Amino acid sequence: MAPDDSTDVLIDGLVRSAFQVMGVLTRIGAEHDLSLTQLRVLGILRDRRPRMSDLAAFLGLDKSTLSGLVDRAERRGLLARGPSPEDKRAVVVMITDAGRDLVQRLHEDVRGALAPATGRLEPQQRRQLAELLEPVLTPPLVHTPRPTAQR
Amino acid sequence: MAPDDSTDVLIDGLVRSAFQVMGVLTRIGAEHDLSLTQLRVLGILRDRRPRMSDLAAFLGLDKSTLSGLVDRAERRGLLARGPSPEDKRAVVVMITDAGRDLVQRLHEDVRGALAPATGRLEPQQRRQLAELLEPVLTPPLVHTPRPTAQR
DNA sequence: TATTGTTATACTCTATAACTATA
DNA sequence: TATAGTTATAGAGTATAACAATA
Repeated sequence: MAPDDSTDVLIDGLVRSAFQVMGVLTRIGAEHDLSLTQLRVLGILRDRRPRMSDLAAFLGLDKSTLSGLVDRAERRGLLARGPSPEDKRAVVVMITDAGRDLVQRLHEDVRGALAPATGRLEPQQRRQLAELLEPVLTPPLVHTPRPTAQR
Repeated sequence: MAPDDSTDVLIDGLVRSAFQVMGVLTRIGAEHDLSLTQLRVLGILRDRRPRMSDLAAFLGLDKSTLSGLVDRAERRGLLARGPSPEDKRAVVVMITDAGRDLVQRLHEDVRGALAPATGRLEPQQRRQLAELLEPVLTPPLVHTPRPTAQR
């Protein structure tokens, strides 16, 4: 694999951009006493109601890790556990109204924090950048979160 | 601030891309028993020999946190502490040969792991994507690591 | 007095192993 | 027997507070 320059430059940019975005997310999360993982959990739960094990697989975490994460968030009233109709062993996780409010505020904060950066591009360039990112993003590299188990 | 669509779409792409890249970095780090932060420390030390407090500021971490991070990495022989010539209170951190070897291997792994994603673009598109990212990346949003204190 | 770095302490995140209940 | 979830335990990452040494 001949290391071509365009790839190296792009990877460097993607990595730096990742650290930058993660820095923003970490800071904004911290301002609301939320870790990056908690942030992510709330974001995922915005439009899903997964079982513990599915959520763990989606996040690439062990189930025991998720127990603790959900415990703490539930104690703060941000999400709730409930029974699964079709499997008595399973527990589903859902966001609460308070959690939804918080995640909405967080989203606005992130938007505001990144605006100075994205604002350095013209609207047309923003669209183009988003378009160029699309192929890089599909399909996911790390986790393959199929709702239905199928291994 | 009228929420224009191009910004929202771009931010969504940047955040997703960040999680994807971080997932790759986390996985590859874990394969070598390195956390994301350790990975970052080694990367920074590749071409710098900062003092503890400067490195902490650069990473956005407390000095006490860095003490532990450096302890563990030093115990593994990846980096070393040394005295600062001009300030007897200060401690400088430097990467070792072993650390340099490891970071080199990690870099190749990251390149390999992201290749399938970046390979979905033509070389010309890769260059364009990297170019569009550049303004977004400059200057840093989160930390403003001035070598000399100036608050 | 202020700054640099370490240590003590506490909490979160994380995984592994052992366990209970259900499939 | 296998899977879903919890608990116990241990280690890493993180910050705050208190401290010693130096500026």
